[in-house]
Amino acid sequence: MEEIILILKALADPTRLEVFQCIRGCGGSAGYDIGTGMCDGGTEGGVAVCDVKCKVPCAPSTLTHHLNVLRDAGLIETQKRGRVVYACVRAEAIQKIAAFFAPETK
Amino acid sequence: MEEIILILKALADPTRLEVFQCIRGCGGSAGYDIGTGMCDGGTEGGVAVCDVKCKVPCAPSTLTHHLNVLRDAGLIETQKRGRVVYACVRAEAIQKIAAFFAPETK
DNA sequence: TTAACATTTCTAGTATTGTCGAACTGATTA
DNA sequence: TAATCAGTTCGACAATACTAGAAATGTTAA
Repeated sequence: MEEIILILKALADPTRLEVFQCIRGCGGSAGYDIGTGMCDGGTEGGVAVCDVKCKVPCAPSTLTHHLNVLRDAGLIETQKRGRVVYACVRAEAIQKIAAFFAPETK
Repeated sequence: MEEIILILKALADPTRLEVFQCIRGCGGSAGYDIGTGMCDGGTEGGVAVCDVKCKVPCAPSTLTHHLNVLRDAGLIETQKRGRVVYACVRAEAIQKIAAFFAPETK
């Protein structure tokens, strides 16, 4: 339950949800469109944080903060390659929160 | 998306989630047990707010506030009968948030 | 080696929010 | 009618959280 709260809190902020959707909606690092939620095909290994920053208007330090919250909630994983950090969604977290809301499960 | 944020915000508070689970977990007005999340069979028409108050330790004004937040998010409906207010979950809200997290839908 | 880039850490300010007490309204009971 | 019960409204306080600027770290390019 503690875990559910963490996930809900992490996603309950508009900016952070946008960041999450950006990471979730696009496996690659280019072509993601917030309006449609679509992207033109992703590369492997997650979304580059610098690309998220282009889509979500906020200070770098703010973005780092939001990514930390999402990571602490178990919603994303990050990986550094060179000077770029790539982020991707943790499927287990999605499954957990989906199960919480699924009418047949609960 | 605005609606999703409202729902997430409403449930992202421990006390409020407990209130929600209490209403959700028990269609009736008696026998709900927070520990197990079970109840001994519900009566029709939702859960009495006074019974929720017995299970969730907080001031009456606090409970009213939380119920308002849940109602504004579309998560519950309330109905006054006599001097007792009954609350029940809105299935549409659950479906909406469930769809948001369901891996096949999004 | 120097410069530019991506990201983080630290700090601080502002805004939001959870909580409650006191007073009040409406409904039931004695 | 008076008293009690279920909730609400209002106001205030403390805690949390979002945000960003400045400075620092590590990496790549010139």
